[in-house]
Amino acid sequence: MADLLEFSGLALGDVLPDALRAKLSAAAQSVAYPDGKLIHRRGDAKPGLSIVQSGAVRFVYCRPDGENTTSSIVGPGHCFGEATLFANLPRAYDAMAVGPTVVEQITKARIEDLLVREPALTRCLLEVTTRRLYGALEFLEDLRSLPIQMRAAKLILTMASSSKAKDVVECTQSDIAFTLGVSRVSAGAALGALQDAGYIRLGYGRIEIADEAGMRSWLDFDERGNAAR
Amino acid sequence: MADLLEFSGLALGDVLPDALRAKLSAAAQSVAYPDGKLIHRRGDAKPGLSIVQSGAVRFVYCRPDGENTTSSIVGPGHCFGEATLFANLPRAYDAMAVGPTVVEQITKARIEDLLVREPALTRCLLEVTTRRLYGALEFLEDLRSLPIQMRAAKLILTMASSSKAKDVVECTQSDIAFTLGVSRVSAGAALGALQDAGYIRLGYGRIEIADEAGMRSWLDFDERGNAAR
DNA sequence: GTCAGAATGCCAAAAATTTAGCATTTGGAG
DNA sequence: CTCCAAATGCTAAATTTTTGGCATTCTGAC
Repeated sequence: MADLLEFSGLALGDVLPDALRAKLSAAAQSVAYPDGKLIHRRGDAKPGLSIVQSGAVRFVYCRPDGENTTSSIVGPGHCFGEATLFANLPRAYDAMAVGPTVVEQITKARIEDLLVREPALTRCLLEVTTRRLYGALEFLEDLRSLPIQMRAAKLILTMASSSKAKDVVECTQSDIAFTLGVSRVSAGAALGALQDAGYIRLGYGRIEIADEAGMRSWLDFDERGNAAR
Repeated sequence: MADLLEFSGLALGDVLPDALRAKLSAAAQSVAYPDGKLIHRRGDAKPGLSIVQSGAVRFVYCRPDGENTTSSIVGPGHCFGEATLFANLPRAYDAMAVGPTVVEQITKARIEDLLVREPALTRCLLEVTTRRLYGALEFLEDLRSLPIQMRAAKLILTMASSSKAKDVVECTQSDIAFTLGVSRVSAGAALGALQDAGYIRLGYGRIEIADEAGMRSWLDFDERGNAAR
């Protein structure tokens, strides 16, 4: 449930002009995947750009210890696979459908052709990628310098902003724990503290944001170094 | 000394055709900075693209606890400031010169003009940014799932590959500690273990790689889950 | 060559985190 | 409605990590 790639909030579909979007769709082949179906596997070399049309795609990372952990989930409008095109890298994650999902697949040949004929498309991809990069860098910075509780708060706010219901996050405490890089016990403790402070309400597989403004100002305040612990 | 932005290894200067490189230079204004001179401050909004011509640029992050820590250092050929252009973000870090440094500065107006006239430039920027993004994501994954010792090993290899002398890394253990997000004591212990294993030799402000092949195979072996602890 | 600042090495107590369980609650499947 | 798997809440011991300090070593400047 961790939105590593969605940190930016902005999807390719959001920055793409309608005309371009249409041309991309024309060059694409829509593929439907049932819930849980594997879209590609880590290490696959086949290049291409994919855009989520409906449903969602989960990126899974196989940890050394054998556990499968969700690294990211992206929804409609988001693209993936740029690294296979622009960095010549193999797929970094296993990708699988979350719920019935339709993905527009564009072959390398077609996308390269489009990129030449439509310079604006390259620009759109650059904007999305730049946002993702800076979102990831900021997350990295947080991961290394903020206490767990604050990281948890930031993560919840980020996840909430990129979900439908803006004040509810659908995820388990285990997901939070992994995204934060800590154990479930630690994550639970941090979330409990946030709940005690009145910022959130914990449910079963869900977290409600009870006082977004309060949580944000607490984060701002403490990040400036006051009462930093 | 942590090469967050240099993880890719590839600089803009490396992917840019000579002709384009020349046009960029023509549009740029070279600015010389003495050692330690501030180039821009976190939060600055003035947009523009910068390319390091000689010397190096250090990006500094002010931690909540007041400490200044180096987030990244980039050398000749590397660009920065894309986020101000393509994501409308303010500067994320303080930037300062490391040694006598010359930076080519290109205003937003000029770069936008160039981007329109030279579509290949956008593509080059996209390639560099994509590599950086996937480098950052991989680092993020490592940060959350690998034990300190392995993270340290990976970091040293990465840093070595993007420095002149391929088997020596010039950095303090404190730098390693921050990049890894741990205390100096923990970093020191991890480095000591790597040294005991014969993979590296610790010096004063420098780390020599004594057995790169051995370290790499140890990493590969353990990352596959064998003897993962 | 000397000196001062920086970096490293080391130590022990304190604090934080993980591990490994187990009991309880929840929500969905059948 | 019942049952089951999953998620949560909790605990205590074990481990890791940090903190704060201090001594030593190294390097570059003078």
